[in-house]
Amino acid sequence: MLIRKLGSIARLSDEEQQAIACLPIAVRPLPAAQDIVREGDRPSQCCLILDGWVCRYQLLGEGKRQIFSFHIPGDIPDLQSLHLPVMDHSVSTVTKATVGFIPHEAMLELTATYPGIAAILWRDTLVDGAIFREWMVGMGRRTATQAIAHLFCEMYAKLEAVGLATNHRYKLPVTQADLGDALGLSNVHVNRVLRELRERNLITLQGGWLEILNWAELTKLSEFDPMYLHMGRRAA
Amino acid sequence: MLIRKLGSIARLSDEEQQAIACLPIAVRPLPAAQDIVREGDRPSQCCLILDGWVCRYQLLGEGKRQIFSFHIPGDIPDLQSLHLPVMDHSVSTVTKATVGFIPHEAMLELTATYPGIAAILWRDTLVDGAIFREWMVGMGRRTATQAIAHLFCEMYAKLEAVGLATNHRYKLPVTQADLGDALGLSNVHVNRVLRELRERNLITLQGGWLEILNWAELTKLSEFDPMYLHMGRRAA
DNA sequence: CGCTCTCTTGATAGACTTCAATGTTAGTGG
DNA sequence: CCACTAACATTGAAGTCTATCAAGAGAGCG
Repeated sequence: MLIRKLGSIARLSDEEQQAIACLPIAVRPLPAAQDIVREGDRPSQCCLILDGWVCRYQLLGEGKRQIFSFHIPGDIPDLQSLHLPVMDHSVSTVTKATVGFIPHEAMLELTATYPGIAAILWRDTLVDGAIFREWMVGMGRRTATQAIAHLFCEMYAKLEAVGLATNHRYKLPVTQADLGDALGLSNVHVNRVLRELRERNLITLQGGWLEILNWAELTKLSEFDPMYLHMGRRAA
Repeated sequence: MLIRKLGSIARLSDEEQQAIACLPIAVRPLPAAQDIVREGDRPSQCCLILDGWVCRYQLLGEGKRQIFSFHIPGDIPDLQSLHLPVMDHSVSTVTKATVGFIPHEAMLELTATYPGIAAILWRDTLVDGAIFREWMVGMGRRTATQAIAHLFCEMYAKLEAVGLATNHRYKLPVTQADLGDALGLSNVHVNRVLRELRERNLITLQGGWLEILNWAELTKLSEFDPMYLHMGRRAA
C-alpha cells in the first residue's frame, strides 16, 4: 500500500521498493472514534492508514472542536511526528479502521539512507500544508455552501486518485457535526446547506453515500481547482 | 542569518555550517508589495528573507484575497517549491525587504548530502503547517477578537525568538485590510475589534507599532499556547 | 422495545459584512 | 509653508449569514 502510494508520486528504484517493503510494520484493527495519538503525546511511531477514514483535530474550550483534515488509506497522518516530537493536535479514527504502525527509528533510518524517499515523504507533508491552506480559504473567504461543496470535490479527487471512488460517488462516513467541525460551521447550518445542495440537484447524500450529480456545476460553484493537490496528470 | 535560524533549532556540525555558508545566494532589495513568486510559477530558486516582512496569499474571485502567513527574517517562505514544482499560491513582500535567492539546485544538493540539514528544513515546513492549523482554529472556532489577539501573540513570539522584538512591543507593518484578509474578516470589522482591544487596555497600536499592554490577559483571551510553534524552551 | 445518536426544522439572536461617508496621516510638489 | 493627493483608519446604518436554543423525527443497536 505504501509502495503504491509513494510510487504514484515518483518512480521508485527496486532497491527503494525493497527497503520500504522491509519496514517493520505492526498492523492493528481499530474501532471507530478511537484516538490514535493525542495532543501532547511524544509518539515513537507513525501510522499508515490501510483501511478506513482518520481525522486530525484539536479540542478547544467550551466543547468546541476543530478538525484539520480527513485521511484515507495510503496516508500517514502523523508523519510530522518524525521531526516534531510533541504532538500539537490529536489523530483519531473516524470509521472502523486498519492501521499500520511503523517505528520512527525505522523511518528515520530509511530517510537517512534514501534521500529520494525522504524527499517523497517531505513532499507528502507539503501537500498536506497545501490542503490546510485551501481549507483556510474555505473558512475565511468562501460561503458555507462553497466550503462544503469544495470539501466534497476535494475528497472525491483524493479517493479517486487511490482508486477508492469512481463515477463521482463515494462513501462519506462523517456526521454533519464532523463536517461542521471541519469547516467552522454549526451542525444545524451544515444540515441546511446540505439540503440546499440537494434541492439544487447538485448532490445526493443518503445512507452515508455521497453522489455528485453535477460535477461541472459543483466545481464551478466552489471554485474547486485540484491543482493544490499536486497530483499531476490525474488531477483532470 | 540562515545558519543562526537553523542552528537555533538543532546543533549544526562545523561541516554543515560550512556547507550552508557556501550556498550561492543572490541578495536583492525589494520594494513593498512586490510579488516574489506567483501562483502557477515554477520557481528555480528559494527565497530567504534577510530583512522586512513577506506574506503568502491567494487571490480569489470578486477581488477577495486570503493571506496564509506572514514571514519575517530567517524564514524561507517558498521552501515548498523545492518539492512541489508549481506554486499553488503567491509570495509577496509586505514591507520593503531584503531577500536572498538560493538556486534549487544548490539546495537539493545540500539536502541530499546532509540529511541532517534536510531534516531541519523539513521540520521548518512542518512548523509552517502547524501554524496553518492554528489559523484554521482561529477562523473556524474563535471569535474575531480572539483571532486577532492570537495573531498578535503569535507574531510576538516569532519575532522575539529571532531577537526582533522585546518588551511585548514590535513593529506591525500590515494594514487593517491585510489583517482582515489573513483572518477572514472585513477591514471594517478588524477596525472595530482593534478599538475594542484598545478600550480594554490590552494593546496600543499607533504609527505601526503594536504594544501588548497585558500579555497575560491577551494570551488568556485568545487561548494562545505557543506549543504549536515548536520553539522549545524559548517558548515560555 | 427502548435507548442513543444523528438528522431535521423553526424561531430568534448575534456576529460580521456591505455600503457609504468622513477623518486622519504622510508624502509631494509648488 | 501650504495645497493637494493617496492611502489608510474610523464611524454609522442596514442587511445577511450563521449560531444558538429547542424540539421532534428517524435510524441503528443491544
